[in-house]
Amino acid sequence: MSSEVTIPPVSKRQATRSRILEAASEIVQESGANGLSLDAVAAKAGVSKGGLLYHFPSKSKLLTAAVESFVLDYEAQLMSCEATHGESEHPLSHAFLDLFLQDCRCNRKPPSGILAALAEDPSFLDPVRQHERLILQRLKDDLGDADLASLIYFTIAGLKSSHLLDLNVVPDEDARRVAERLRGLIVAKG
Amino acid sequence: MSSEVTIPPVSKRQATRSRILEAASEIVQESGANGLSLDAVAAKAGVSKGGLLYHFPSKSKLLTAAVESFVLDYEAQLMSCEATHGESEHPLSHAFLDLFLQDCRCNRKPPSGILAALAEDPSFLDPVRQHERLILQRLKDDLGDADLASLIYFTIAGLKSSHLLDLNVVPDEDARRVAERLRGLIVAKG
DNA sequence: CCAACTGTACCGTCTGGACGGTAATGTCAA
DNA sequence: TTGACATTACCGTCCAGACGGTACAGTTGG
Repeated sequence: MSSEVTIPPVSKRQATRSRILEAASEIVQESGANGLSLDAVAAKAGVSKGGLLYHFPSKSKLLTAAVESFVLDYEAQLMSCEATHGESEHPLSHAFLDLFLQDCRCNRKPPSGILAALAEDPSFLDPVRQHERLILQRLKDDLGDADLASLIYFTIAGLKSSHLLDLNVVPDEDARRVAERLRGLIVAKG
Repeated sequence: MSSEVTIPPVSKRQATRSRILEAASEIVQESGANGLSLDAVAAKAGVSKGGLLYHFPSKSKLLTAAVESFVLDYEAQLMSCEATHGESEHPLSHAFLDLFLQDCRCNRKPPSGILAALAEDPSFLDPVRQHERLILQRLKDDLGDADLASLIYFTIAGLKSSHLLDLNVVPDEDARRVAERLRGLIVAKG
């Protein structure tokens, strides 16, 4: 039979690709974007350089894929969170906060591939720019209050950037308190 | 006699150094941190490579200086803004917002040297980490409301990160609206 | 005089990526 | 059933060029 029950429909190809992407992200976290050489990625991912280039035929392709997978993953998770708020008011805004809190709780690593892409060429971030603009617009629509949406969006953006740049300004617990306070603003709005 | 070595604040030395630092920042903005080679910086700053290495004997020193000058400049400007709020309540918090708005209005370029330092080695950002933690603590002390201080700090951090990463999520005008709304929260607190 | 450069030549290392293999797993016609 | 070929998923080596940095002799404004 050709149809399996395996929930993760991950082909070997996809498995290796995500292993490589994750390895790249770890290298950037540990050594900075300049430490992201193809050799380093290959070594960390446990493939040869040739194998790496088989999956990502150039460094640009690797970075493009990293950015794309970040945007796609985020969007999928946001949709998934939104689905749990089916009938309530402002489902997207709640989902937006849920997702942040979820990332906090399970100590999600920052999307360091973004930093590597930015270091290589700022235009790699175009999909992120587009996506972020859209997110803010959707939050505004969801809340019917552009100012509140902006406040929520940028506060979370601040918390995320602190994580991305590893600034460690506050412990995770404090970040969660801030996010919960934002939720209070949504609820108060009604 | 005249053993004072550090008195002249605007020596030719300092002028060239800041021209170099600014050139570096521009390169990072335009081409990403990977484009920041010593040759490129020298060319952009209008000095020879030898001249560049005369001022910054290694790339590390250049990046260290970029980070340091960012922290020092910010701190000086924040103090200057705070001085204008001498007798009012929560002078630091107002100054914090003033400074952000000021940067918005005069289209201040993002501190891209920070990105280059991060790309080279994340530990270069240690002075920034320390400084940011201190700023948040001072905001908390100034407001006597840790939650509000965190909200203000991270919202501004979000706006700044959007600028730093050149995400262009909102036009400057909207950023100003958000900041002014935060000021409303300070005033309401009394 | 000397700080503040310029200019040129050079060196060792690293890096992206091209390239030529290879082994395992299909696919399919006879 | 089998032999022939195709595709997938890699491996390991080599190389041209870029880069950080050194060295050093010369120049110029103050």
